[in-house]
Amino acid sequence: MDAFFAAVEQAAKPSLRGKPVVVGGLGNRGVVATASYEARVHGVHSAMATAHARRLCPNAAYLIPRFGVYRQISEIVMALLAEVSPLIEPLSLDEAFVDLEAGELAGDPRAVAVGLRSRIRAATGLTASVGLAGSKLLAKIASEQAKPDGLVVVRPGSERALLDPLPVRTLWGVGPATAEHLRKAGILTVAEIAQAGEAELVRLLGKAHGTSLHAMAAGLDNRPVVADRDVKSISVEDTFDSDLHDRAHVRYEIDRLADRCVQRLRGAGRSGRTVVVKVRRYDFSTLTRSETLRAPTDDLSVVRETARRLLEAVDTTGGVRLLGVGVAGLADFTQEDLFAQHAGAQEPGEEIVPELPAAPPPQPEQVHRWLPGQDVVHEEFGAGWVQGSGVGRVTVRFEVPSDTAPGRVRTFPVDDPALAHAEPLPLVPPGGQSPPATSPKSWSGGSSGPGPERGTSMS
DNA sequence: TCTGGGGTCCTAGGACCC
DNA sequence: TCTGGGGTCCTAGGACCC
Repeated sequence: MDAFFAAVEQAAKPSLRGKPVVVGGLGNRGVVATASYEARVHGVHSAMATAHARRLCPNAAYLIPRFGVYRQISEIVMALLAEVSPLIEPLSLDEAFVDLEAGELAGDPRAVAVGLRSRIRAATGLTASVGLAGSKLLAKIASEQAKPDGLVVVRPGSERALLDPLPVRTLWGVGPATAEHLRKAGILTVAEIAQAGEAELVRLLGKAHGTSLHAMAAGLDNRPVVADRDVKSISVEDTFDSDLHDRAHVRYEIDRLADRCVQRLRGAGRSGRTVVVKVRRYDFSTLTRSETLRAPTDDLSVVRETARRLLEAVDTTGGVRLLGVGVAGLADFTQEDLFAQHAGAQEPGEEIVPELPAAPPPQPEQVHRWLPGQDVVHEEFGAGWVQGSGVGRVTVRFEVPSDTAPGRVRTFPVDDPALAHAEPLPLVPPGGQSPPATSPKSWSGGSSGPGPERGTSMS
């Protein structure tokens, strides 16, 4: 999917279509998750500090991510992929490998890709790009070259010609550190990796990385598409708006993270043996401490106590920027053996951890937190979204996905009882299918098809 | 410009075992 | 006194991806 999060927001919020949109963390330490193409023109890109993006593109709309909506659309898209072949491997919410050989190939592959792109467009109103090639490596590179809203086919035999001139960073697995290693050895392009020879690459980068990189540079990649990859760990982490200095506050936050982690663990019906605590200090130095229990657990008190014990071994003087709690070594079943769990968690002679957290009260929380991008509903004006808030006021734009023109803006007191948070509206009404798009964003409001009327899309 | 959150995979050393 | 050779598990850190 092209600029997925930002594209979803533009589809959901008519006033943002054709305008710069940045989705990401909005706090003082937030980073950009996705920038729309209109924002990229100004130099805004993923992983950039949002504060930096605001300087580059002050007129963009800055919105928090709405993962629930992205997940819904992702499911629709993945289902369309599954119609083409039973063998699909999602990489993230907005990207997947599809093994066409595993399906019944109706017609030529290009026609399959063309059909897929138009069905995705019809079902979601969003554009997708497709790379079609004989390996994962080349399909991925092709799909990037196809963006936005395109299709690139790599014909058999043309692989080397495509790869050779590309910078090493194009290859999957070559990040800043590896690129720097290679640069120091005078290797800048994929062709130069291939020429360097396997022995030299292994010497530079280690066995696994060197071997696979050499093969990829030669266009050799026989990795299979793997469906239903097993989850191997579950973790949660928080970066704080300002560093934590109070040790009791740090303990309190670790408890909360352990709770959230166990919630997700249990939600997934899993249990795990290894508890991991992550600490990022004021200077960005990051360390992890882990402990492997005798048996897998999904017990809150066991995870909590293990996490607390691990935290005790970490020096936090100077301040804590981030804390995380994770569980790895996941088991396929939920372990019920409480005796084994507690035996594993409390070795004799171990420091006794207090049963209850010495919890300092968290920062006084606002009654209402209106964040830009959130869905709201007003008793009189209907559905809309938060444009911004401050000094006791919140500004809302009243518009819904099916609108073809920007909606009206109104401002309310933050505690206005007529204003409430709301469920997101679907981009395309349930059961409805937009007419085939003739121009970008013209998917709604057509007279053919079950036209998405304002009333029905809200029901 | 000062750096998110959720993951995966690899390396390396030490413990431990046969 | 003169140092085996694996294999597996655990821990910590780092690179990378979206």
